[in-house]
Amino acid sequence: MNIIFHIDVNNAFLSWSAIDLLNQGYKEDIRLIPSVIAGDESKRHGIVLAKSNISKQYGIKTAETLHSARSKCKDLQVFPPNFKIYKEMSNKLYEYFLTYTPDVERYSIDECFLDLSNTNFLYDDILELAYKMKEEIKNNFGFTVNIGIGNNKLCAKMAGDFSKPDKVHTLFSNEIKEKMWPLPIEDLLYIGKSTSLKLRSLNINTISDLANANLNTLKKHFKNQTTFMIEYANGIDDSKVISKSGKNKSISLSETLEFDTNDKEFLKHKLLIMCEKIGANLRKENLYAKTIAITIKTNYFKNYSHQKKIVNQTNNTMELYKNVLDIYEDTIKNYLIRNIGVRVSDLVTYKNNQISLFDNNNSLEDDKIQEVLDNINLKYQDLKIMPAIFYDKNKGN
DNA sequence: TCTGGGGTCCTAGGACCC
DNA sequence: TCTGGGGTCCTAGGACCC
Repeated sequence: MNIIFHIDVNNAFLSWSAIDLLNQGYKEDIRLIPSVIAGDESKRHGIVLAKSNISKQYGIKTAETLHSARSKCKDLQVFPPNFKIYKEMSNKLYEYFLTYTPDVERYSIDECFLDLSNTNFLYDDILELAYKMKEEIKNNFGFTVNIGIGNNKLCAKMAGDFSKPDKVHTLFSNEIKEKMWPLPIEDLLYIGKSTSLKLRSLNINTISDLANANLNTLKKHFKNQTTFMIEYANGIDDSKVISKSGKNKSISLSETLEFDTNDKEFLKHKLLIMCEKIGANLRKENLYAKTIAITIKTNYFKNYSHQKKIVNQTNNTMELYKNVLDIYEDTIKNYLIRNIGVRVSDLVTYKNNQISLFDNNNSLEDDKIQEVLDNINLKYQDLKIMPAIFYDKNKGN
């Protein structure tokens, strides 16, 4: 029988910022007041990324606008995110998990799955272990977690969400009917807004309704997804805890601009900077991209993207940028751009050095220059040195 | 001062080949 | 002179997760 733990940090960004602020001598614990972590409204990044439990009581939700959050609680205190600290905290927690089992999967910055199947614990021991870990994390790191325990990843994750914060819950196979079936359909993992609307229109309102629904009837609406949906509703999931160190399948960067624009030079400059950052990331991981895409969101909040295969996979900034320029016009058209980004995918670990007969190809030389620049930037942090073309005379960066 | 950013996976439809 | 059909690759868009 498999034993899987799902462990996630309660109000992660807010808890972590609270600890960081206390360490810096800030006198208040922002977990104990109506507070949120959110981006800068003046840059149109004003979205709630995390909230304290008191903010939650005011009805404030993650991903809502600061404007809306303030309207629910006028004493709301807002703090900026600090992703450097978050990554450090996340890494510490991950290292701690590894002291219990090598089978740890990082599901997100604040969530991991642990496979404890091979540890030969009895039921009581498993619960005891979960409580022990929960207390150790609280005492050693200063923040609380929820631990969900199940016989597979789905059940562990569902259990972790039952009630928060600072809780241990189980959802073993024999508890599914009692603990999971009564829940509204939206609570099931992978049933989002769009799917739940369709399900409710078919009079499927609880997880139990879905678990007992007729496969063939639902297939007309959900095609190949149907089997998965019904299996999940029955607590069936045989995906493995994958403890890979995690090579990404894609890497992307995007930015919501301070104003909507179709200024070509401005947008191209943004794309160039993104190619450099993504390129540096690829080079650090020893990866090469075979596909590159531009993604945009227009002033009407419509998303579009265009992609292209790169003839010779690359992680060279100017090569990436050259390919981006090839799809620039087709993507941007005459839209007013609110958000723009670059995504690379089809990542491989080897370089294809096929040099075209007709190309005046100096990419090998480029790569050497690139490596020198990367090493300097690594030493002095973040894009200190870059080709002159990166310099935006209007903005001085 | 209304609506972020980074991912994964799936599907429909077109191009192309035999 | 009616316009098959299977397979593969590729792209755009959407749904979902945190």
